Amino acid sequence: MTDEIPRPSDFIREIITEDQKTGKYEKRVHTRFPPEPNGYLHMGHAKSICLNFGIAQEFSGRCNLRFDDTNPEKEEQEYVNSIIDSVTWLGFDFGPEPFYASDYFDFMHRAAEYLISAGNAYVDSQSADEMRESRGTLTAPGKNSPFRDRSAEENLRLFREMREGRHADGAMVLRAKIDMASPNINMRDPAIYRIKRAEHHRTGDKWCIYPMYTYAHPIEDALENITHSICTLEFEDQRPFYDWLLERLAEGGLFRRPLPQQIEFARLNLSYTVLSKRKLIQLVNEGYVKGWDDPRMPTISGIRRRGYTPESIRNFCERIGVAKRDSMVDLGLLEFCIREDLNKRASRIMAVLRPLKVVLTNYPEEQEEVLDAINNPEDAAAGTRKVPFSRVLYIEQGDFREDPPKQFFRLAPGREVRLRYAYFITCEKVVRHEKTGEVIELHCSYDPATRGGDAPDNRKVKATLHWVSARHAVRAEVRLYDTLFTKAEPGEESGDFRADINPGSVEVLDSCFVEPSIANAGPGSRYQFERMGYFCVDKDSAGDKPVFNRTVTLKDTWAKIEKAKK
RNA sequence: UGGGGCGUCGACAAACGGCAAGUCAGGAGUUUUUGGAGCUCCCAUUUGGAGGUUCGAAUCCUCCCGCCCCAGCCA
Repeated sequence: MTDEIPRPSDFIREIITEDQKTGKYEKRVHTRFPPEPNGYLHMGHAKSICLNFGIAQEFSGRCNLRFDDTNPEKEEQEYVNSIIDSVTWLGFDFGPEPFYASDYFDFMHRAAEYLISAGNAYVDSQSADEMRESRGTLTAPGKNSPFRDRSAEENLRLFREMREGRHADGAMVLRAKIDMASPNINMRDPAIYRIKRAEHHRTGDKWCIYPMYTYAHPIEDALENITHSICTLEFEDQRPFYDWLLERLAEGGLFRRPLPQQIEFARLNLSYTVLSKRKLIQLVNEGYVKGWDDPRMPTISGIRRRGYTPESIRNFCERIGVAKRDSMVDLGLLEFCIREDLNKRASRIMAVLRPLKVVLTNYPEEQEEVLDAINNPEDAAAGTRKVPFSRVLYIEQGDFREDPPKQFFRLAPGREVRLRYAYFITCEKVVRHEKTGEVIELHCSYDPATRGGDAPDNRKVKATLHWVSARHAVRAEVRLYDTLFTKAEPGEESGDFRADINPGSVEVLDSCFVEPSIANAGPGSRYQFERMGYFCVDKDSAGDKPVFNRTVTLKDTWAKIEKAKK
């Protein structure tokens, strides 16, 4: 072992390491995660949370959770609560209280007045349409507003009137006075305050003017002494304004240098899903899912209900890296992360999802046995448990084939297989439904000498099946989830992501049977159903009927072989 | 066609002028009382393209091509 300092793992940590070296911020590192409370957090936010809080931890700094609540029309307390819940669940500590942009409204207002007095902002009485027209286009410069040269006194008076509610919504806005001919459209006198008579979830009706994100965000950062303000790529063009504003305010003595710096990285895209609040809210409102925490949603609350662990998500965020290149991460990587985690931690259990009745014809009618089963072969400390066995069992329908294809190793007429932790059984007879001809029951014989699953004569079988004793099993509902979309990039072809919604994204199985040992497991408990996948207890569980969500399947080589044959 | 970014394996992503890491996916084998897990091996003679500089280029220069973002009183 050497105590060599590892190379920073991404360009942002590289910048910070450099700043530490030069003492730019006196070795201080302070980041922030600034969601707008207008929706639930999703995996894209998880990436940002892990980045911001992760950096703070690594550099012995701090990270603020800050609600960017500058647009009361879209924001709600419910979202604030869910965001706090998600950040906490992910395992990050934001201190005793979160921060709110709305707590800075007074300061922002004063700063705006300062800007006006310094000749750096003016009240524009043009309509929104007029402003759009005079802004110019991507290739043509904009034109100055006829109101651009109002005196500071008049601007101050008008701005006060705006605040006092003497003007209608939209009648005028406060604009930064920069350069209407700038090649960067964001520098063409951006609006920084608008009139909006809306009840704010925290400030109520105190204000009828609200700051724009562009203006508010740099101030929030500076007020909180943020050193590195990390955001996504689409804000890159905004950086000149971020710096312009803070410089002007520093000149006026409202802030001290060094000022925070904005750094942009590429947002997360995940295949077979959508990560945009607009689309997610649409899925909820239009009823494509059953709420923000529907286990098919890529929201943190959804994925949590699905059975993912915070550790697996943090690990995922570490593996995907941070860069500036637009990318599409393979859903398979997320699945790998949760399998990897649950493989080490989840107790194994036997559960039959699609039951096929098996009668052991040579097993005494009234006999019962209790067999020992290993809870987790990856973790000896997890111990063992008792599993009841009897004459009538259920096995998985998919584990029997009357006419087994080439590589099918499981049960078939005349074939012997092992029942996990129990006995070798041989299929003697197939019972069919008299009308449909469907296989409804199997008559098998068991070999008493193979108790526990080993044959004294060293006889081998090619398959081991999971099973459940009919008499002892607990009936359960199991919800099998698949991707919400059928295309890796929903909407890529049609332009409407809803066109690619997967009609089979959930399958509810209501006559499943699970081992009695987990009948009373509490919501959130995670298990591996042997050979089937990882499952967790859903909050919909009722006392007499547990409900399980399938978190993810196990890797399934046989399924792959079958799929390849088609 | 203004401005700002970005192009390295199927997907992520290192490499900071010295001879293309790692991970997921995929493939082969081994092992196995989960067709799980584990273990072993394979998987970019080449970095969007073309020139140039250099003993040496993914890294520097020039030109070209492609993709993303910006014309909200959203964030």
